[in-house]
Amino acid sequence: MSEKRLRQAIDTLKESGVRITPQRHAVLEYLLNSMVHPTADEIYKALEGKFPNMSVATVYNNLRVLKEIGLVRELTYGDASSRFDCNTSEHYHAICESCGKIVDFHYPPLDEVESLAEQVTGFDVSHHRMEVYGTCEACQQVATQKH
Amino acid sequence: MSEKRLRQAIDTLKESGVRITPQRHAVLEYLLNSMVHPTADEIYKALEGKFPNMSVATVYNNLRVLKEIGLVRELTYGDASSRFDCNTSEHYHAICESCGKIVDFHYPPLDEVESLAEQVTGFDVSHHRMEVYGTCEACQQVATQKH
DNA sequence: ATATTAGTTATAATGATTCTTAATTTATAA
DNA sequence: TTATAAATTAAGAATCATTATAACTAATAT
Repeated sequence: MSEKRLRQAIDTLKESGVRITPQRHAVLEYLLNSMVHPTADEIYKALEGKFPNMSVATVYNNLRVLKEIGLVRELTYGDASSRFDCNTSEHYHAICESCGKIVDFHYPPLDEVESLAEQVTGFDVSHHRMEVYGTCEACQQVATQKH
Repeated sequence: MSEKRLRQAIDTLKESGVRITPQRHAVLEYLLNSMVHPTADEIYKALEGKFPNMSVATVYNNLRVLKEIGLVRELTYGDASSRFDCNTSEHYHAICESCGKIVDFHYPPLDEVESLAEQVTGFDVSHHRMEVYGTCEACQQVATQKH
């Protein structure tokens, strides 16, 4: 299933002239198979078994490389670590303000917002980010139980 | 001009039972008069002259209080410090990927995105955030000069 | 007046991320 | 092949924004 996406991603790496080291391959594969937009530390801990000598810096290095090529996007939040998203298809996020969980959802891309912003601000716009904040179902139930 | 906004904000503070200390007043006033969404450190430095003994923690404390009351919103970004936004009217941001500048722009509130997200994800949605990334006019010119 | 609470200050602690250096691996050229 | 250069990694130190702690001060309430 995700084999195809992995092959495509590796092709992109090759085209960009970036070496495919075992660590880099592992980070990429983990991200592609993860549904939860993991943090750098989560990736690090997940790969510890396979690469006992790998350092956190390597995870960050590779995330930066993958970001530069456009295979990965970084999502930043107020108090917590960045999360990394390998889903290249256009999508938006719903973020639980209680537990931090991120859920993808799809919506017709808001291209007209980008063009309006270009007109109004004079920016040369490359992309946009749209996130909806609230309480996920699980946390809603916890809140109800408290009463 | 912004006198009215300041008075309204102070009323909100009073209603919330929060004391209006000189430091808190100064942070609020500075934010209201700023157009650039300053960082905590920028606020701290700007108020150093008036309050030589003020500590950074006080700035953070007050920003947290103002956030809790809903007078201020925190904007977070990947590599940089959070920025604080006192503009309570619904608006979106254009962010320059080169110099970090943030420019406000207006667009009809995307309420339908929130309701779609509620349906699809089961979240209880409270608000959304929408940002457009690109290169501001000034940085576009710098880029052209390089050639 | 006195007790209680909130706010401030100063500084230490935390925690995510980046930097530095040396070692190691991989690619390229002779 | 072998030599050389370039990229990557590992380890740990350094940085920097933010938060926590403890002592002190000011405001408020009884």
